[in-house]
Amino acid sequence: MHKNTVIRPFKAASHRHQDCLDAAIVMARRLCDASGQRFTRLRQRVLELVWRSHAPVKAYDILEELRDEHGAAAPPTVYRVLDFLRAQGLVHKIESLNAYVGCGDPGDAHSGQFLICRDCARVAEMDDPELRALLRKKAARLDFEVDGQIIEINGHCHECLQQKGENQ
Amino acid sequence: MHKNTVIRPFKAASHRHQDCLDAAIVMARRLCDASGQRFTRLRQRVLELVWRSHAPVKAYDILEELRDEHGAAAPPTVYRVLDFLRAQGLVHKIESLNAYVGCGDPGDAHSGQFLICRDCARVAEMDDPELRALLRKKAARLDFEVDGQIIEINGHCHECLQQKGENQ
DNA sequence: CATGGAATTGTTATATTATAACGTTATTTT
DNA sequence: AAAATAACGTTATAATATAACAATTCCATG
Repeated sequence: MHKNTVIRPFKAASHRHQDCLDAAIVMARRLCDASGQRFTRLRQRVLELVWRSHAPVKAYDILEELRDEHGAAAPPTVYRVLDFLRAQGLVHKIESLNAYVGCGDPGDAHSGQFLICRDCARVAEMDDPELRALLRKKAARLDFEVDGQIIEINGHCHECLQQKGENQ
Repeated sequence: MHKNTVIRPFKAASHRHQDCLDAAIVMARRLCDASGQRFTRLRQRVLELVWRSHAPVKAYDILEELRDEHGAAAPPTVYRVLDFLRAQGLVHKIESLNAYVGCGDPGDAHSGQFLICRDCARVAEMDDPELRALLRKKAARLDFEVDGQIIEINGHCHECLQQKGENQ
């Protein structure tokens, strides 16, 4: 029996993404209410844009969208909201891509472990206690006290591997 | 008995850094010779600048140095050389800092695991097979095939922790 | 040692990512 | 309703990185 450590799985290409989006918004509203933060229209809209797909989204892509629908929007508009969402644990930054993904399990603060498909760009998120423990242990050998981790794994997701198999 | 997985330890503040630098250059020259690459004066100079300390170095800091001593130098000068050095495994990029560190064990291609001290900014590098294996295993649960990892651990190094202790 | 091809470096311009600083508007509290 | 605070708008600029092409250097070979 092990705890499921998958926070955000790879979804089938055909899944009903609207459900992902709705869930993210509902959860975000609930969390903000609970912590006395304001989940404004702008913040909601940016979160929706981050959740537009399961691939990381760039700040300037969000900006462009906002401009189309909203007129007034400049880089600080986007970065401020992204900072807010990250502080609430609703969004993570993928450092190696300078891009942002929605968190699959906000509420519990964490900095997860990301699997990034080189083919379809989609991202899955884990938060694995064993991994964290092992890291901590290895770091301790160097007398290093861990207080944060950035783990971004590149590779190929199941769906893309299958497709490649078929194309032979 | 386990293999030592520490590729680049935290050195005492007082170590003879010239030795680190010399070793890095000798090793780099040897590797380039072996693989038929040219270890030009520019490349050597950039590598020396990356190894100026055990903290990550920014591309534009390197650029500034080059300009001081050399006149002609523009961003592509630096980025091209950094790309070359990274391709040879002589330098790693710390993605979360947009900065570069010398590799403690070039020769064996790898993308290590970095410990980054929040206080002194110094970086240690490990390349731990257990960690890699565990990551691979966890990723496999999601049918994900790993082919690269970025692991950057933030925290506090021994020396800085000690200093803080003393200041109480 | 001349020369042609390849690798390296120079040069100019520009793209991409992110923040500073300050003013305005909206929201909450009193 | 006034004051305090939080959110957002606006302008400017900083920081990081690449594209595209020209000039130079290096090296193998004739």
